[in-house]
Amino acid sequence: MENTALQSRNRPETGELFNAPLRQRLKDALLRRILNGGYKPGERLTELRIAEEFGTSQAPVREALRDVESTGLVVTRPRRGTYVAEVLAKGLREIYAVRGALEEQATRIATASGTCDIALLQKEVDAMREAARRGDLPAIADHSVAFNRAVMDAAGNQLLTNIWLSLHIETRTTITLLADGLDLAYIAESHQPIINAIVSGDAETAARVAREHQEYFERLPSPGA
Amino acid sequence: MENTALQSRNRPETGELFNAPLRQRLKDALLRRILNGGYKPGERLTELRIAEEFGTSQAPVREALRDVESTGLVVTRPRRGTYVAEVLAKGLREIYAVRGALEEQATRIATASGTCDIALLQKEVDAMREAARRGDLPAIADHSVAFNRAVMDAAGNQLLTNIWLSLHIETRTTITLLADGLDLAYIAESHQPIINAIVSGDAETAARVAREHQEYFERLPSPGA
DNA sequence: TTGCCATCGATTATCGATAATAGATAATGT
DNA sequence: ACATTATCTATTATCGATAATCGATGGCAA
Repeated sequence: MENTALQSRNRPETGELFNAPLRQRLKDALLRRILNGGYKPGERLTELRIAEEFGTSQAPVREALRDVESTGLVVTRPRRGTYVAEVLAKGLREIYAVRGALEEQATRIATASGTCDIALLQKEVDAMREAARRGDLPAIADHSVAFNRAVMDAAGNQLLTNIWLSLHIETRTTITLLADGLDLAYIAESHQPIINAIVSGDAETAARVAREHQEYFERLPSPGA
Repeated sequence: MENTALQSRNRPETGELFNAPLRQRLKDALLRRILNGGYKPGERLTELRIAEEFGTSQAPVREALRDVESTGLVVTRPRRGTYVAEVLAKGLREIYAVRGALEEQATRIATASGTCDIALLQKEVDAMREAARRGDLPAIADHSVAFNRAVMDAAGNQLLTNIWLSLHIETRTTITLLADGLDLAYIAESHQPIINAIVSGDAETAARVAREHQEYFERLPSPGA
């Protein structure tokens, strides 16, 4: 009946295991439902109901909800329950602001330490340009993530990377929500100045450019509002 | 025998409930043990053993460990177990880098939107100066946290605040301040330029000052090293 | 001896059930 | 009728037990 089965994502992406822990697959499934409207803003998410729906027990659902909570897309009041955030658009904008802060810092550190793989970054940007020409949104998203991931890795701060990763919901679904107002060519092109700044070795400039790049998404028209 | 009972913290601080969920008290207890050396770096944290030790069941311990994991002070490999981070010092420095990023962004947003309660900020700094004169470390820590909390709130980004809070600033601040060789007066005084920058309305300058202030702590010798 | 596979032990991941709690509802006294 | 308290209900928070999994260990064949 439901096609919401706890399949792992189709594209293994970063070498992800396809038999990930149940709670991770649940987290993905829940995020997907929230972001494409299966769960409406303000809707209550009852643990046992969800558990039954997915054919699991309550425990993994609890843990999954807690993970989702860390993205701010649901809010939990102790002993009261978990609800989908009233204003998804606000939540998404908040996510972009946080990502901006993290990527700015990562770019600063990576530039200062000179550990960036410039060739890799350039390869990703080129791939984005090509994807933009084809109008291939998922591909752009993938390469954009790869680009930023490379910068995060170069910064060498595991915590920074992990928090950043935990916010990366758009690789799964968000993109489709924002798809309307997106200028694909611009998105691809806007990564180039970041590379240039990193190459120049000016950490402060690089950091600023990285953040300003992120702010583009913060200003997008809100879909779920 | 053990004084590790799951008591809530003595000072209610931000109006915290004293009968918080078990997993939160467990998280605090675990963090405390890690940070003051009760658990050594690399030590394995077996869920059932901890559960028995605290007289609870496995479930709350799992959830608490997952929370602690988000600070990077423990690492979990699926189905392999949870271990205290090998290099706590590195973990602490990473936390400061992330805090710097978050507080920088918060300061930028708060300054631009002009929503800061300047009087409150000034009050906290004054309190810090007074505490510095008395050599009262915990008091300085408290007011420093309150200062930054006020800025985070003024930024109005709930996600930003939550992630910042999840790093357990208060615990860590106290720990760091316990380290030797700290110039209390300087710490108190170093907050003043942030206020001045915020008042000036120059968001970029304010953000930069806030980050640079944070970097002071990044360079400190860490206690668990 | 060396390499491979089956088995074992320890621990996590998950389950099904119970206890506890907040809010809603009904009952009671005034 | 109103306010106050007791009860009821839905749901979370926690528990104790089971299943699944990883790495280690030991046997066996080449």
